[in-house]
Amino acid sequence: MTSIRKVSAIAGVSIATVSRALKTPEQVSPGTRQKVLDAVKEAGYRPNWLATSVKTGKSKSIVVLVPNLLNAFFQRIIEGIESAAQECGYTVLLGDTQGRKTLENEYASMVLTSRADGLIQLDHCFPFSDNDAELARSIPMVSVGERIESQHHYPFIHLDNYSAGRALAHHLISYGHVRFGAIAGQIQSQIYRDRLSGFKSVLAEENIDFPDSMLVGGSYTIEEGIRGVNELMKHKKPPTAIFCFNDDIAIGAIHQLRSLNYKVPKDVSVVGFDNIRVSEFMHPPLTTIDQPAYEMGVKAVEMLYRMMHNQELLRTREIMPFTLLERHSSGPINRSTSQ
Amino acid sequence: MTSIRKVSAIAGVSIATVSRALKTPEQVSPGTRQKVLDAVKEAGYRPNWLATSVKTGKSKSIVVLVPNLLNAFFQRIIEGIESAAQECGYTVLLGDTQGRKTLENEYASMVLTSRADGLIQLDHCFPFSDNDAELARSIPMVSVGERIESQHHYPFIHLDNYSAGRALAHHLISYGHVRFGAIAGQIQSQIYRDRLSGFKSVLAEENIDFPDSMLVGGSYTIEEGIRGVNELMKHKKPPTAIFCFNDDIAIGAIHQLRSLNYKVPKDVSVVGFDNIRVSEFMHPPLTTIDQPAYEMGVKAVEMLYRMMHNQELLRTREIMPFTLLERHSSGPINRSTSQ
DNA sequence: TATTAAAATGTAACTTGTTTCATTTGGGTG
DNA sequence: CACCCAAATGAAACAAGTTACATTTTAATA
Repeated sequence: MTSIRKVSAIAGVSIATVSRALKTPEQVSPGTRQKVLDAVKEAGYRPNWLATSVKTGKSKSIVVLVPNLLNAFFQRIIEGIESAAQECGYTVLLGDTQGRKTLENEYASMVLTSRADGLIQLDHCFPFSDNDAELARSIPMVSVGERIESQHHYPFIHLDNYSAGRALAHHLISYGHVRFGAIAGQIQSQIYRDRLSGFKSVLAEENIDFPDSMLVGGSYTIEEGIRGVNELMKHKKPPTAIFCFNDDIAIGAIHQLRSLNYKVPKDVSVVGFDNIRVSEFMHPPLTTIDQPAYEMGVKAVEMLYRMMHNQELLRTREIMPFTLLERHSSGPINRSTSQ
Repeated sequence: MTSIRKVSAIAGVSIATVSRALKTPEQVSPGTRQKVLDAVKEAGYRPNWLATSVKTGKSKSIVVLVPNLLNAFFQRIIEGIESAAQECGYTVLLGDTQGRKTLENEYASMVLTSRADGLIQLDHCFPFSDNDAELARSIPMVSVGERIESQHHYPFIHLDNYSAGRALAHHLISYGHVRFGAIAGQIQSQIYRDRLSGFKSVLAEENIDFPDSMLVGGSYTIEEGIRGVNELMKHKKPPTAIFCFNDDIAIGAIHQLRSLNYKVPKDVSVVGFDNIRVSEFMHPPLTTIDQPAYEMGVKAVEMLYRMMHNQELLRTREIMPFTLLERHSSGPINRSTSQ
């Protein structure tokens, strides 16, 4: 690797002048500037990014913790993050944690070792190891989708999950459904509580019973959708409408309903959440909640930027709007088969 | 940020000893080691990763250029890369290029500025800008899926796309099909040429005509599948079997065939490529080629590792095996409707 | 107890750029 | 031509580690 000293030797100037010619060209006379530029080209010089960062103390990078890169919803958020980060001169380091605590700890600690200046968490847990917890106190961090559990002072951006749950319930009730099932994703998260309580609140208002046995699930995967349907449809009076906590679950659910010879939506209505890319192209196309994932990513970077530059945050919590997309996986109850 | 000097002050030893106590503890007496460890804890010290890297001249990172993070096939490769990289102590920097040249240049140049020690390219183009091309000559780089165009000295890992194309053709011919269509992804890539010529070679052997008008496409997207079907089914004698160059295209194709009131596979058989996650859960489940994407990622890291450590490569080209998964989007020709 | 090799530790140089402070150069004015 | 301020440049300190080399300490042997 050619260094700045080599360039300075070729150009016949000091290393300080080379540095200035590249970083603050207006501080250098046109003649020297040209000499330096020529020398740079001749030497094939590229400044060592590490050296610059170690001197300035800023890595100009942010690390993003993603529980699962396969999740199409997260991908949209990431796109938003990357585009916004680039806008303000930051590089994004993607940490695919695969839900593993050790991996998460490791990526998070990048922010403690000057490898990154800030952190965006897409999961709901506090990403630092117990060892690092103390140090991490004052780190710039924002979370998207979920609120950092037991560390409520970190700013976060999320959907109005409660209202979305209500919207889905209203949608299904308007089709005449009265027997509901739900397949949840990760339990013990704010998202879970909000979506569920929103959904339940409407049922309660309408005096519709929703026994605990009709709530199953545990992870945001296709497999969970399959398992969930198997469980729900075992009941003597199975649900005629199923609320899946994300589109992956819904895809699995619809697949399994078909395997069990139920027609969707004729026999069972299914609704999802997130509006991932394929939802629209499934058969039937999925009724779901569209989240402004991209915008959420952008917002996250904006907030993080302010934190990294010690600027005051306007607010520590950002609630984003959603849209209910009524497609064809939900429909009117089939009075003949729903006894 | 607390530095190593602070720790050395607390522990009452030199900074060299602190460094040794942490990096090569066997070189330090147990007593001092403990003193240092205590001081580290007291100071809340984490070594500055940038400083370490700048001194050792190694970032222990590799950058991966992904044309499109949304592509489920790439994701599998990335998983393999990340797992293998972690194994040998490297961090993965994901660069989502979104097919944009400037972004690609920027991420690629990380390897020229000591931000990364090596590069894995998932696209087929030479990722450096013209300016950097010279410097990039001897950079550790391997490509997965595609061969770096016009720079054939870089090692690469790919599928036997030619044979896979043949396998799909045989599969469809065995069902009695004789009128074929194909919806390609990115033209002008080795993958395109290999899959197509493999497919065509079988048709030629069987004296089946495959006019140019039956080959459409241009990108690996759902939308391309939709467009492609619209185009192909316009013909007086439309195909009864369509070879989609990846699963996304196939998803779009099936969706659009259904919109045009064709039954899959009764009226038209559709085959895909890649075996992404949802393929299995589509309706009908997709007949496709399974690529060992994860293993390809692992292999890529292995090769890159050798290059980064100046070890001889066993071979500069790695061909991976595939599996034809016969599911339900392909089936026997329907003699009554295929006139 | 003296000798000596091995182990432990410290000093200072080194990695590469940036930046402060001092010095030199340049051009305009009196 | 001397003077002065500003612009341009250089020397050296700095960021935060690692490491070669020198020095001190320890422990074992004679």
